[in-house]
Amino acid sequence: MDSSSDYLLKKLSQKNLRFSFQRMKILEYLYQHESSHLDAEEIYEALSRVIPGLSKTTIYNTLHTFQKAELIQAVDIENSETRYELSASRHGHFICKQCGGIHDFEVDMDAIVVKELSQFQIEEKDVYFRGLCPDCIRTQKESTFSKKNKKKEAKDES
Amino acid sequence: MDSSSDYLLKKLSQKNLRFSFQRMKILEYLYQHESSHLDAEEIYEALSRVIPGLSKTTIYNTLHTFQKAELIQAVDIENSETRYELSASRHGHFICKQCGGIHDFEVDMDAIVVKELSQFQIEEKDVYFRGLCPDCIRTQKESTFSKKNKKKEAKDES
DNA sequence: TGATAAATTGTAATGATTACAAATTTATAA
DNA sequence: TTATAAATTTGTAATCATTACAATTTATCA
Repeated sequence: MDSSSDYLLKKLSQKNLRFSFQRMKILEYLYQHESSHLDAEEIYEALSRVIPGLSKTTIYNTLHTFQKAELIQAVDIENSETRYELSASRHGHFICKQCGGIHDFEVDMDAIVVKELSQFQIEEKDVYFRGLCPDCIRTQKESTFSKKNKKKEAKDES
Repeated sequence: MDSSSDYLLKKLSQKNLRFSFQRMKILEYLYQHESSHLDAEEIYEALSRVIPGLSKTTIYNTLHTFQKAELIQAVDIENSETRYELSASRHGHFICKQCGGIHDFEVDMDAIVVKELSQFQIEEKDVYFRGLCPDCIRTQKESTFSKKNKKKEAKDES
């Protein structure tokens, strides 16, 4: 709601983030579209009209920075790495942030009922948990931001 | 479990799918790795050693075919289009298969408890529902397979 | 004010996936 | 069995979001 400069500046400094014009504008835009789910492209399109010479890399960098600072959170909608399994009962998937391993678990999807969605036709329900698997809890080392690295060493058990 | 030729052939014909050597081998591989979450690359790596000249496009085509026939199901792990929202209480996301619109809804994440995961360190819980939003239920037309098309016309409300 | 660390920029690369057209294979009917 | 039409496979090129990286600019603080 409140997206005044003062407010945004405070938000940044609260998270020990440096000031920059681009940062301010991106944060402002996020607040101005609080109820949306923006992607880097949309933010870039909108702000490059206001900030000539704005680089898309800056958008990506800044979003990552904000995410690490927990100012924003990522919502994963589409996906580039689709994995397949034989059709079977729907179950939840636990993805280890460290090793990338995927572990199935049982969830009672029918128990997840949302009155809000009574007008919606629900065809699929997916539940994803993320965190550390037992193996990685033991050998908990560095945890890089890049997903690419994790994927390399990822092994799928379950 | 049973991945004999006869069994696989029956599976194909049950779904009105034509026979082909590649199809058989891919389906066989899926049955042989029933508890895994395979991606196209992994299947290609394994089978191209058995089927010289196998094309990766065939893997993609076949997996799509199997998915449409509901022989297999896709599990979306990583993602290429990340969307961001301000950090707030965690909520579920409904994604409309037709228009791509995203609608938030409240879920009591704490109510989703999985005893199976007692050894796991759960850091994030995500719930995704997919289907048709009220608007698209009304104007329900063709529904193409390609996600790309949908994205083009996607608009985010919520 | 100046030094230094951090942020921004632009370009090139990556990596999963898709588009497409030509060649091959399968199913079917004569 | 063979011809034929339709479906499948193949290979290459393109797409698209994202990342890597090095050079330039900017912010912060002594």
